[in-house]
Amino acid sequence: MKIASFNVNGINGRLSVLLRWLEEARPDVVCLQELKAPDGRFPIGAIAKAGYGAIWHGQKSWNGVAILARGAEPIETRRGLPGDPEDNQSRYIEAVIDGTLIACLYLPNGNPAPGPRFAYKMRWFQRLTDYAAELLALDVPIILAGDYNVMPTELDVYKPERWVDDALFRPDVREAFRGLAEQGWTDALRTLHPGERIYTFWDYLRNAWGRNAGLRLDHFLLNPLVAQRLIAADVDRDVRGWEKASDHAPVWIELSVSTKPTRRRLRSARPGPDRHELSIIRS
DNA sequence: ATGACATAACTATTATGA
Repeated sequence: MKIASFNVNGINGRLSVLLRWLEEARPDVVCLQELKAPDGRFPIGAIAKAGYGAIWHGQKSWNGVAILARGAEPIETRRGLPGDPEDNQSRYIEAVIDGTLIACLYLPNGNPAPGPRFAYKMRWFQRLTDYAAELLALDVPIILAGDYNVMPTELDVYKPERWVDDALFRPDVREAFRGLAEQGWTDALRTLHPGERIYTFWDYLRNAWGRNAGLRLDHFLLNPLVAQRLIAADVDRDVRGWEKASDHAPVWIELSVSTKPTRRRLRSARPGPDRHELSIIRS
């Protein structure tokens, strides 16, 4: 099972790139960020024609997230991160696909820092951390995938000293990512490629792609049930060099075939009635 | 420090991104 995450930077402006990549990479599940389109402008026709079912949470001009499933309809379990009813930015959507809970997230950028935008980023991070702790208590496979807008370590930045005051790399932001991961989540790319420079984003400016001046911003966090099935993980770097490319490249993980969860496991994993709709994975 | 690119939107200029 291959699961990918791709910040498309405008799903309509980037549709040809997305469709070409879907055909070449054939991921089973795709988490998309930065749709930059309201719900009514999501290109469901073209995506369905490519063989994917989809759920999405759009927004005019900015943000927007979606989950695609090849030959299947994702079963939506949540849209919007809990913890702030005032937050109306489309940055979180969640579904169950083939028994696995998939969270697709787009963490706020936070620049300039300090300031209100940075405060929003840190609040969002805390809400994600609180909610992730709840998810970890569930005994089902869980993947938190998306654009975290954080480079976790110096290995994830082409020139760390240039970024220390930036909202993507400040020590407090790195600390927030570390705190989340240390709940018990496995950083898939880093675990399979320790010590390696890995980038998932290259700025359009200053020939960043040509100079390989990249950042690793897109991450997969896996709960233990998924981590034990992790076979491969990588970045489809070539896509960044295509015509009309997003500034992010797709990232993906490959999992070994899931053994069907037992009835016993599902029974103990079932959440409270109004807390989550995970009971739908009983089938 | 600035600007260089690119997106979507009240198509001309602005807000946003990272």
